[in-house]
Amino acid sequence: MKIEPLQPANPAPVAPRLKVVLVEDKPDLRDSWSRLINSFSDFVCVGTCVSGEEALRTIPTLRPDVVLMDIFLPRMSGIECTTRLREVLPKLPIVMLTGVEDNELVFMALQAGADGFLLKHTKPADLHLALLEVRRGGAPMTSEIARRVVESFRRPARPSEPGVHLSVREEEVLILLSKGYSNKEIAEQLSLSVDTVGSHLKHIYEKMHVRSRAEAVARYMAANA
Amino acid sequence: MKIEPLQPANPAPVAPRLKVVLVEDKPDLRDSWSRLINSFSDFVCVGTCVSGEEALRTIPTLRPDVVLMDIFLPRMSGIECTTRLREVLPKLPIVMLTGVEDNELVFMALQAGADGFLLKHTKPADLHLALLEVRRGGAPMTSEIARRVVESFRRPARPSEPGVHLSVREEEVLILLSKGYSNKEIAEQLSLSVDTVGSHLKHIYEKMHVRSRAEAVARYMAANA
DNA sequence: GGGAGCCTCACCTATTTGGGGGATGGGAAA
DNA sequence: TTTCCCATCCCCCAAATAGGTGAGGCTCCC
Repeated sequence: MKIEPLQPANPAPVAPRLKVVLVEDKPDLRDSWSRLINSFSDFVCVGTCVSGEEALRTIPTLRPDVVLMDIFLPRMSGIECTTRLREVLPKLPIVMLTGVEDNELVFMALQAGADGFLLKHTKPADLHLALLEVRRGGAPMTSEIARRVVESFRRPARPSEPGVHLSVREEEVLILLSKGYSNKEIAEQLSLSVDTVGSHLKHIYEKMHVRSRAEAVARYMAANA
Repeated sequence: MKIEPLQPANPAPVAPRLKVVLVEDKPDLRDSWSRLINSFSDFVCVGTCVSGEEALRTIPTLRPDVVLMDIFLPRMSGIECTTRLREVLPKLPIVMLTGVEDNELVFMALQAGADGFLLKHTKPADLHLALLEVRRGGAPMTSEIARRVVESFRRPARPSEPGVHLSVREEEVLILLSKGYSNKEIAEQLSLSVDTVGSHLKHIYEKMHVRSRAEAVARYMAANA
């Protein structure tokens, strides 16, 4: 592993360059990407790792602002490495580098804690855009991946309990209720008056045959796990 | 959630303008947005709806390529309308228009089938970018929302929170609590005074960092699913 | 156009809850 | 021994909640 020297105290007006660490086992890719990153005036590659093991050792001490992680690494995969890094650095943005947009791998990486995806044949300008997107707190990825991620939230219509037919509004209230919100907080979330929330709750209780919010939450969580 | 380059220019023979339908109850917003859309050379606003009900009637016949949907509509919310539209037109891209980035609403909209989000005070250029992103099969949204969506995929990875060590008695109370019992009922079940139950609850809340029984139940049910 | 169902809001009251003090004893740990 | 935690119980009080009644407005359906 090679640590690039930090640039010696840039003149005042320059914003500090964001520190990037690259985890990539192939030497040629490692070199070309780190060079590319250093060519950006607002980012600097402060280190490269050839393996997941090395990444776990060095990244916590390097404290980078972003990690670029190859999804395929020998022995410990980039996904496994991401999982372990997450345990130590929950807030560290990790962007996966992938050759192809494999559906399974993408979602495994997301579960592991990845914040974005970059194709390996990404053009320099797009790499820069992705890094900027990360800096803004975003999640850089291709359109296709983004759409698939969003679609994975689709609720295929849920029959749940056949007996209780709650109206849409009532269900919204129930969802917020089951997150532990008070009537006042629910009212704020839905832009309603507290009395209206109370009114919905009365109907919910009646339909669910319960007598308290805790009971409603218990039933809802049990049926809808 | 966008990173790929914008395609430079349309090929010579003008591509057909993509049809957009706008669902928005406020007349002034409706007018200005539809005018804005029509000002783009590659998009055309083929219809506007003042309500979710109208949207459900007209959109299936208009067959637009994109729908811009106000998330807050009178009577039928944009979320509800999205749910119903999805049943009829599963592939139709629906972009929600929202005033603020309300966490709850965003996720409810995603579950309902939304493909993206636009803030109402979006600049014309950004609206155009969003429409282009939709056309490319992407999911336009702000960086913050994208990150939150991605983070929601995180696997808890921890079996239960080790931080909360409840005593045996406290756990018993919590179990009964999560069945929806009131303090009085819990006291009867455990042959205690109501005050003792209340005392246990205070400690439980403190240890779990919650402020209500509903919140405690929600947490307990979520952790022990 | 009438009725059913929702959504919204209001006002009322009784009860429950949340949270703040305590006190007492017992057992475990230091 | 002293100190801690646990379990039990008590009082108090502000806030939240449960439940009732009612009412206006809006859709949808017949």
